[in-house]
Amino acid sequence: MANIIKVLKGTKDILPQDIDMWHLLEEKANQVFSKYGFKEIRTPIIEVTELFSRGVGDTTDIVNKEMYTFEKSDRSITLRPENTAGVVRSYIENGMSRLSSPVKLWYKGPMFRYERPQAGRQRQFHQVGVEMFGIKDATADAEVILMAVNYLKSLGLNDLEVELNSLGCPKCRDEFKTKLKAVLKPYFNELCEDCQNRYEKNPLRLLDCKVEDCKKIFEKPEIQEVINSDFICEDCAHHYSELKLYLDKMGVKYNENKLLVRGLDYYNRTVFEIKSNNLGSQNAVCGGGRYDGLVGQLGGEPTPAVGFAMGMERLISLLPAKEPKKLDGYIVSNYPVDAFVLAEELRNQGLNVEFDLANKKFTKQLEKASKVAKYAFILGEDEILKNQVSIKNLELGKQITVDRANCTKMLDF
RNA sequence: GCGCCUGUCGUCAAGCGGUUAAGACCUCGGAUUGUGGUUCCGAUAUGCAUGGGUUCGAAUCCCAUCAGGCGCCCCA
Repeated sequence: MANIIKVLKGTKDILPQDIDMWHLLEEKANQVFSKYGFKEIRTPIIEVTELFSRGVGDTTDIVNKEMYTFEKSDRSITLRPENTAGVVRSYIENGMSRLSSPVKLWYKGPMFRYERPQAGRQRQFHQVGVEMFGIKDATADAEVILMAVNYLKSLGLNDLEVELNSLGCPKCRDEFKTKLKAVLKPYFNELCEDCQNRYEKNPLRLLDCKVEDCKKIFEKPEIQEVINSDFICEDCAHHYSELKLYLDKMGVKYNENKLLVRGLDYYNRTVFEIKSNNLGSQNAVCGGGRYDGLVGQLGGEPTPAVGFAMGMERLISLLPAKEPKKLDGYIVSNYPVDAFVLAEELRNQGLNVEFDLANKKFTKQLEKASKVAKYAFILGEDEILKNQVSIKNLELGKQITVDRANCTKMLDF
């Protein structure tokens, strides 16, 4: 055992016993998102590095220190750390702005971020997400949030908390940043190291610092006043109140959280997050918002857009484990040829069926059947002679013998 | 990148300086020669992540390395 090769740190096999959960998430995504007119898109896992440095933002941690980047024939290539940039790239490159708007897309797949793994965080992880292009109205934000909530509900996740905030547009946000920096300036030396960095790099992110001393500083009245002030401009405020109106009408409950800041640079106006208390410290299952500037920034016609992404591993960890599916039938017989033929007959009729490829003893076969299947199809000398098969319901212990021709019709006893 | 914790069979584990290194589950074989999931037997770690020490003696103590987990940062 000394030299076996192991999975890379922060990556995991999705094993057969867990695959049903993944199928469920994917099927529900398709079902729910389709109801709202979203279509699936699959973009490559590798992209040109510049897509992310330009799209996600140079100052973000994702781009700064978490990307898997390598050189190949004079190109810098990166494993996607998220999929919004890729979808936007595809939207522009394939001329989707000429389609009648909105363009509604959803995706699922692996993402890669070089971080220290911990609960709810891996280096390769999976996201389902959606992007909607072409609508600046708050209806789009509302539809996307409603859809996220409904997707979670379809999985049985009813009691998650939606947090909502508006970051304003670049103009009012800059004003806010300036104000915030001004009030914080006297306390600069008391802030933690990280906050001192954020002060320059991205003051908005100061707001979700978890260090107690910093929190205390933020509680000072003059700072609270700035944080709680409605800094956003009239248009942004209008957009935000429209959104809340729609959400109220649609019965989506949310908490306003002025401290909510998404880490990616491209967001403006609406940002939201959906959290669970049962996840450890990485408690967000969904994060999203509006990014009206991104399409333009990546070279397309300026196009408003909203979207979200959910962490599939995190979702699965919230869901109750599923019993693995049983086979419909297992054939118990010491006549391998007949067993083989019967198995294939049953498969052709749509059942999932196995038989004992090693022709073990009768009792062993039956024991196996009881573990893996709902019904045992018993095929002994008597049955073969009479062209019959005995079917045993392995949960109830009942058994009947029927003609082979119509044995699948008898499966509801 | 930084902090804390952990590393004994496929899995869950007992063991806390002297044991033939428990036990359970899973798997496999046998008892019951066509009726199981109950029962009964039996098989499965010369080895306790790896490498060094300390000791008469180490899975048990120390150091290093590696791996895993959790937390910070950040995020889904």
